[in-house]
Amino acid sequence: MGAPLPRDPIADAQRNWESRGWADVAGPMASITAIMRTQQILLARIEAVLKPFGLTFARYELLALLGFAREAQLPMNKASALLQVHPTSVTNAVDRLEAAGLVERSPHPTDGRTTLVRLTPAGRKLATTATVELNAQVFANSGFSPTDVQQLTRILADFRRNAGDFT
Amino acid sequence: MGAPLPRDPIADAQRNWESRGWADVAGPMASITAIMRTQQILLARIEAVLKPFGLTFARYELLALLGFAREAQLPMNKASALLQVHPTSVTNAVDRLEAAGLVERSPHPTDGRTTLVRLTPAGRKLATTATVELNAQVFANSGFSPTDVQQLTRILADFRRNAGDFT
DNA sequence: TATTGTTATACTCTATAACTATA
DNA sequence: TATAGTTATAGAGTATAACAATA
Repeated sequence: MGAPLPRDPIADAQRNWESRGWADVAGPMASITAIMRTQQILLARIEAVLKPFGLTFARYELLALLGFAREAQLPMNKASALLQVHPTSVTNAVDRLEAAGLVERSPHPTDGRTTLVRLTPAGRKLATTATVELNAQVFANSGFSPTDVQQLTRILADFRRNAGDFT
Repeated sequence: MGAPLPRDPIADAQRNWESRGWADVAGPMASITAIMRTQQILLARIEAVLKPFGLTFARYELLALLGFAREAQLPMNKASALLQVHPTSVTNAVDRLEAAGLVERSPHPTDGRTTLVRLTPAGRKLATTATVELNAQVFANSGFSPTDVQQLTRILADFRRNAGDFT
């Protein structure tokens, strides 16, 4: 989205915070801002890979989740909980994926309230193909060293646990 | 958005990747997925703080950027470059902030093509107030230890530099 | 010709509230 | 009463393309 800047804008922001008397929170501010920007870069890379398959990241995540579920199916609310997204987001994603022939809805055999989502054969195939591409084009050259990966995983797992994502 | 899960869904995904023969990229996949989720959690916290002020994160970032600029003003394309967002996003943000009386557009004195954006007194005041709130409610208890902050800052700066954000 | 900015358009994801059906 | 899911509605950010004005 343009040429590289001559200076790191986030490091500049950190210095600005310090000069305003907010030195005590300048470090966390910079870390958090950097996470926001990093997510933006990574999401753009991921969506570029998925676009030829007609998938967004949210829809890919649902396909991938189903690909690892028993019988390739899950109740809607389970998918919502595991993907940490709002139920309406799952409804929306399933609507699109179903229209594309990648998943199917079916009634739960014993609980009439719940709807099951299941991969179709086409959905299973696409999930694998898209994952192989993401592995090759994004994850294999992530921009993080093996040490970085270890540290990130530990730091972010602590954060997510502390935020109430899991116990 | 629900009770904590009994297990870390990202650690589970990593194990699934390993069991599928993708062990070589399972680590980076997990790190990247964790970044996406962490961003989501942090953005929700930030927007909750900003909502009473009628600000979104994107609009707050523009106000904060202007607050540190000389004369509290910048050309539109400078703001776009520094915030790393699309020009249309800046146009949109400035439209809303201008309607709220927080910024003003003015013509550039020597280059007739460029538009300057400048904080109004109300905008400057709100930028400070909102920052103080973010500092107190989000950054002061970020969920990252001082060591985490140092490591994150280093890892993510390397990543962003490598991604072409700055030199 | 290249750059700056706006407009129009379209497509995401997200969230709230209201509603139906079932447990 | 509580839960599961859908629908309607609204709002957010993002991107592309076309365009006007200026350098």
